[in-house]
Amino acid sequence: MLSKSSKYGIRGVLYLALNSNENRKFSPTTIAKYIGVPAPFLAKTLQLLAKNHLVSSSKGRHGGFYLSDKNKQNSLIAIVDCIDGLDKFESCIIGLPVCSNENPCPMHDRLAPLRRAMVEELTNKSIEEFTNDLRSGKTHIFL
Amino acid sequence: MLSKSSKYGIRGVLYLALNSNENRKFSPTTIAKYIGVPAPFLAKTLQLLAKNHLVSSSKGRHGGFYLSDKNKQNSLIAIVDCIDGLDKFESCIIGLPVCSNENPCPMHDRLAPLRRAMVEELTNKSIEEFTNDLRSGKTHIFL
DNA sequence: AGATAAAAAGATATTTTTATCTTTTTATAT
DNA sequence: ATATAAAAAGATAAAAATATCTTTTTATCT
Repeated sequence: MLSKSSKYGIRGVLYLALNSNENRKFSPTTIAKYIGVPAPFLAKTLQLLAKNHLVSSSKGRHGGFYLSDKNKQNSLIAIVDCIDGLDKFESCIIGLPVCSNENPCPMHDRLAPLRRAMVEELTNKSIEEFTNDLRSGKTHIFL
Repeated sequence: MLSKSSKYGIRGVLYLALNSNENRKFSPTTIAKYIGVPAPFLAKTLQLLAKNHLVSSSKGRHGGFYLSDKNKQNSLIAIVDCIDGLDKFESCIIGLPVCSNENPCPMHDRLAPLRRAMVEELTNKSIEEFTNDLRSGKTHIFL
């Protein structure tokens, strides 16, 4: 449904949302250890997110990845969009080049609204907001 | 969201549901031409579906693929399950090994119901029923 | 200034998915 | 019986996703 890259990315971002700030940064190796994903692959993904200003990073000694307050206001859909793109949620479920409300495939009317709803759920809540449930122990991101 | 194999498979099955019966069979090449997918890849997929009794086939002269009346009573979820499996609809959206109503990831409560609904939409309607809308021109599966 | 520790960038390897091609088996028409 | 036309099975190839390793750049501490 999501690529591994997106899954790892989201988990990494949520980890940073919980634990990092401008003066508490983390290396991919450390993050990877906590969330249980391959470190160099996570590093690549974080680099991509950093290039697109969805996570922050600084080089050199005492550098690392972190989420600025501004980063924390983004939605998770921005992460998915950056890594996978949103095509899988928006293009025809059976791959027809033409599939719309006017000219639907057999599943369009039933599935398109559900996929739109999924995107909305990932859009309408900021990363910050997701951390509230994590802090209160209502949800988790660990193994 | 679905693999190409599943997309091609569903399109092929719907083509057969519309056009085939025990004495009107089709070669993968013919089907592929109509629905615009790579023929040898579609052939592999139809073979897999045939092995699992989701489509019918007969070898030899005047052989080919077709849908028996019984095949037409199946749901599309059976096709997806056979080709991709249902893991992508059932396992944690961010890949956590533990993610359930009791111990949910941050997105679980919002996304799991939508994914369940998607599976239901593909479960509650037979292939046959999907062809009605196709015949009446309400929906389409062509390019 | 030099040493160090970190991200960034680049190169390589592996696995999975997608795609194609070839050979074998099988049913049927002649 | 033989030729033929089809699926089935197997082998191979190409592309994409996943994973790892190496080198370069950069900031900061001493």
